[in-house]
Amino acid sequence: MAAQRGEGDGVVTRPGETGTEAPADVRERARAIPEAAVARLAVYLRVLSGMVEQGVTTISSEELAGAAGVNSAKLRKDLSYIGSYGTRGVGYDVEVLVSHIERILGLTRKHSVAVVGIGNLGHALANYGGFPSRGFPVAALFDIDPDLTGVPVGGIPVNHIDDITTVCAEREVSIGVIATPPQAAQAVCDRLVSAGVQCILNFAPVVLQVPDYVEVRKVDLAVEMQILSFHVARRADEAAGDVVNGIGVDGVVIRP
Amino acid sequence: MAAQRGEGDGVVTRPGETGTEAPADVRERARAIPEAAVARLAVYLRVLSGMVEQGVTTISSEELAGAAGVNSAKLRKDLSYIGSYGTRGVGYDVEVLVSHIERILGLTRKHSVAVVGIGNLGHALANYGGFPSRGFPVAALFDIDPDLTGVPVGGIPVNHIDDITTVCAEREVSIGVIATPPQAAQAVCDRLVSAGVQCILNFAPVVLQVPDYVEVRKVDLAVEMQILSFHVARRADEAAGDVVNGIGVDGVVIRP
DNA sequence: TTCTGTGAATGCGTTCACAGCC
DNA sequence: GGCTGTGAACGCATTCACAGAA
Repeated sequence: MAAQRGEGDGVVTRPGETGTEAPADVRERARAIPEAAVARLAVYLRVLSGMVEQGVTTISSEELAGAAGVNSAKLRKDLSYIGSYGTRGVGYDVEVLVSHIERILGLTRKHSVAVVGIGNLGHALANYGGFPSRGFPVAALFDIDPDLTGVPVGGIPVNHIDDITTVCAEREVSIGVIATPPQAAQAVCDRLVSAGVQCILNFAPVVLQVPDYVEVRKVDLAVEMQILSFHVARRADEAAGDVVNGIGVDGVVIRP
Repeated sequence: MAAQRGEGDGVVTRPGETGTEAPADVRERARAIPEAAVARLAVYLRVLSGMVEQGVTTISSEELAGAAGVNSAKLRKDLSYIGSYGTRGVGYDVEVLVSHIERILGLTRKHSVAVVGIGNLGHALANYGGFPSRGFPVAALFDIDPDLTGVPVGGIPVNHIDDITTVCAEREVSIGVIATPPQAAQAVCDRLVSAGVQCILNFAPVVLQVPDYVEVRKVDLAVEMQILSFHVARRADEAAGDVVNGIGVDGVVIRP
């Protein structure tokens, strides 16, 4: 399989296409895109951005799919949700695709981010270069520790969490990132919500209770580890159990 | 995610192979649990652990579902995948449930973890208390920076990435965590794989190419943010566009 | 009666396979 | 010939709804 060396972050070149609001047909489409496809579009976008930097101008569904780790039928289906921007017999124009995906993902607007909880993870997030360069400027940091208040992290001074509501409203934060200990997460979440934040990325291992109109995405390390653990166990069991179809041996199981 | 599930096969399970391994019926079940359910089981487990600490001994599907943020039918279905451990008319015994979920998730074994890339995120991971306490001892740390080599982080000395293969094999690492910059990720991944690591948690924004028998889970901050961005955009569009069903107004859109 | 456990029905996402255009 | 775009088929996951145990 062609090992496209996927470049990571990079400046997204956005041709023309200034801050227009979405026209009716885009609006229509966005409604219909499956959640799973949205996640993949973001991946395609990154791969494509890497292509732009390498000077690639055209790409086939097969190539792009390979680089993104999906099969080509799925890729074409995903792209078809956002419109028909390919050329039969040829492939897709990389820049065209980039700009359309960006538009669908709403990346033509800036989305200010607030990070709450400036521990190890919060530091990592505040310093994460991938955010600002991709249209997600970190506009505010919060922590409960008064000693941190005012100290700049990644160039932004830390505020006290008591000020979440006012500061977030002031700076028009649209995405809140919760990187606090679990005990604090729900309270922080409530404050974010009352500041008008409608999208939350939650790193705390808690199930947040929010109003219906708030979108929460969870990143749960323990859960990820446990899913992996499950697979380890399943494999060990399969190996220990009977050989079913064409299964390898000596610890390395082939074909689940 | 490359794992395909094999389909209907008359799997013959043999009793009593290696003594400490899961018994035949557990093995049988594990094979059949949908991936999505596995992720939720991990969540139920955490909620239940909290219950144990609070001294709760029995819980109904309704309560547990509420605490885990799912509906009760789904919860019961998920639990049914691992067996029938409830009491009709009463509910589930919390401790019984905990131990069965732990068994299914393979948490009765230790899974040694190696973290590669000791930047901000790597530090956060190395210090993350949730790992060791839940059966995921961090057994090794790696970085490319020679200045870091030998320096202990979270109590564990950092090794140079050139030693990944030997050290991981030595310490029987079963889960590798990649927290490097994107450019380094694939090379690191290859080394982990050649050290026998079959499960990888990848924080680098790259699509890793791995053999089929390796399980990769990806945590991609940029993708998460972009999914949220999509929702912000969709909402703004809905608000700007027509009122479709029973959608609220004045900036607060109801029903995602 | 209460609440679990589960077949059956439904919905969603993925894959297939080919029509349509270059 | 090559490659996209997409209806149709398929399989997996969720939800329904009720039978059955305490």
